[in-house]
Amino acid sequence: MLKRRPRIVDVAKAAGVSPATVSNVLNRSRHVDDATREKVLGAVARLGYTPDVRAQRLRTGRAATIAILSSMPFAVAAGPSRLGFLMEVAAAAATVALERGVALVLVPPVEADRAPIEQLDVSGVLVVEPLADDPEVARLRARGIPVVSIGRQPDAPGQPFVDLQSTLTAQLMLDHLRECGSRRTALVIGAQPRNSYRETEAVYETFIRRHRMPKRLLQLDESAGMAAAHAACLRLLMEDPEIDALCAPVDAFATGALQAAHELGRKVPDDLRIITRYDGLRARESRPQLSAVNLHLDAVAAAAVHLLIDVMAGTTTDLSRVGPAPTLIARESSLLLHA
Amino acid sequence: MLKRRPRIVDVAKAAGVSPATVSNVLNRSRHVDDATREKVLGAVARLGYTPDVRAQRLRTGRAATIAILSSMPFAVAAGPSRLGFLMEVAAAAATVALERGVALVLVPPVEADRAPIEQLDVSGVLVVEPLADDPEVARLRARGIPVVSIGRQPDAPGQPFVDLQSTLTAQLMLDHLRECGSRRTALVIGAQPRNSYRETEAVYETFIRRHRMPKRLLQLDESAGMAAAHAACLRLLMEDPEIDALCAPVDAFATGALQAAHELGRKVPDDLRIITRYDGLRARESRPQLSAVNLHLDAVAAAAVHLLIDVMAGTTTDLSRVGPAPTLIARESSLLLHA
DNA sequence: GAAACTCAGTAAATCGATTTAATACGACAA
DNA sequence: TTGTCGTATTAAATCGATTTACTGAGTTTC
Repeated sequence: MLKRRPRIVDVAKAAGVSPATVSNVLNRSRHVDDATREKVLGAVARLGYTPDVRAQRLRTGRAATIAILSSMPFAVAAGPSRLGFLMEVAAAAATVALERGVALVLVPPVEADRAPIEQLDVSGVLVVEPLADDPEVARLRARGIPVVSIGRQPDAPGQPFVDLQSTLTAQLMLDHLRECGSRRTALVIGAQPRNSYRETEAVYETFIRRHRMPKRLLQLDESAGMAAAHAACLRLLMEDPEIDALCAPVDAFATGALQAAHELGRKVPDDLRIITRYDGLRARESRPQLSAVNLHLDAVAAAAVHLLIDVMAGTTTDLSRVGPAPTLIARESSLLLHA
Repeated sequence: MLKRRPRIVDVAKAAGVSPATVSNVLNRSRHVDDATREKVLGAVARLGYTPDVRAQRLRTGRAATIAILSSMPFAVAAGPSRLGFLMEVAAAAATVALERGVALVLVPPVEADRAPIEQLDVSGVLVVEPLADDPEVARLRARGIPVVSIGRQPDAPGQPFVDLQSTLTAQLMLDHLRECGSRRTALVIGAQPRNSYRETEAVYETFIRRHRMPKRLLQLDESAGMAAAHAACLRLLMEDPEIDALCAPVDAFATGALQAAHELGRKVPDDLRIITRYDGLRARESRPQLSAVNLHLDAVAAAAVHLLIDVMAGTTTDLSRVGPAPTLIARESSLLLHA
């Protein structure tokens, strides 16, 4: 009853032509006489033929599959219920990818020494905020697999990326804190070589210079997550009680800071304003809710997928794209007190 | 400089053996003399050979790829607005899958007439809470592709699934409401033929019989979401003001109910207790926060992946698995008033 | 000492498509 | 008539692995 699915030769036989002709009809690669085309298409429909993807891939070398890779340590990327930045990007990317006839595979971070991506049959990879020296990315590039990063990779000129607009984002956060009354703003970022940290730090430098603030900068290990931020912020706030605002782009750091503030009896936002970047579960669930930035990740993800597919096809020369400008989401943690 | 990646024949040549032997060494498919094995492994390491996945797949017919299928766009399931069930499952599934050497691809629905999954090279599919008559699932099964559902598919006996334990979950929710003082509990579920609704309704029936409550059941169209629940609950609560608790497993329905309660001036939890099932962003973000159930989705997802891989390999006879029992998460929306 | 059996290894077939190189057939020009 | 060019089609090579069937060489059995 359930006979094996038809192969291209079966279609060819049924249509009275050669396999090559069938292939030509299906791929529009050569001109085929209208009459023959009809015969072929008829046979295809009749037999319910669909080409074997595996054979196509071996022959053409194309995979019609891209991967999204997370380089972040689990504690940060995966968060309380494992959702977040990465999954949000992945979700949007999956949809756009499929619309363009490409499947998206999810590659979560793994402990393994050997990159699992070697086992994967992908012809392009999306990476979220890669480190300057990300070995995974290096390996992929060495293998000739196109990589598009969401957020520029530091020290990797000429590599395609979608701009996360961290300079603008930093500006937005710092200016907002100042508008909310902050006169001494501290910055809490990660120590890893990520582009967003660099841009943010640069903006912070000019910000404090212009407003004649002392530099209060914490660079923490991402992988230590919330706990590290908690400890470091406790110390910082005790050392310098004049600090009246914290800009902590990493949401895990922001919640750590929030906890420190609570323990020191400093009211948020009255005594201390806090703002973070990614508007995820953490930002919304904390009490008070954290002000954040809408990065328009769906649009960013879409742009990244399009860029990657274009790069794979070699049909583009512009190697960077930009999504919509980030916008501020003001919440309780940084409310304007005297309106 | 950048020479093509080595093929199996290159390794064979370098090791002074035949391609078949190299294959045997790499796949442990036949016994190979220790000395030769060493030679081969040496050559493999020296050349940095990794087998071409595409060729392997064509030859073996296996894909080492599974898909998670969503009947709603991932962008809707995710997004900052409602990071959800599906993405949580996807994230956990991806991790487990990768540990077992299998890639997970995200497959959102598309408008196209041709199912995109046809284009995909997957050897198994995960589906979350499928409807009784899900056409996509039917098509996959017809093509002989193993499908494992998370939550049993109604009217599909003999099909592999991981139990979501909806009966237990319903029990948990209803009993909790009663313990919190409810004497007239209403149930709000979806109208679609989903197993969890059926089980929940059954539990509700015996629950009201035992406690001699009147039946207050709302069956709403899922796709109308929060708005539908809002409207329906307004009406229900006005018709019967004695109702003092709502069990609304679908989180969108629960927030709709919450809104209705607010508008009617009914204090939650004092006048009205509300509980929902999935502990996602919605439950945590609403004011007051919603009591919910921890479904242990990470464990459930892991079980599903393992089951699917086992079914694909034909190495299992038990077609259903169970994760850890669901546990209650009591929050403000159903606090015990008189402790 | 021949038949039967292992054991390690290899030549060649195979998976199912795409693509290159070749062919057959007209039309047209010289 | 012959040669050239163009068009529609096809035979055969190709992608890179796995697997089947076979070959010798060495052992065991009667």
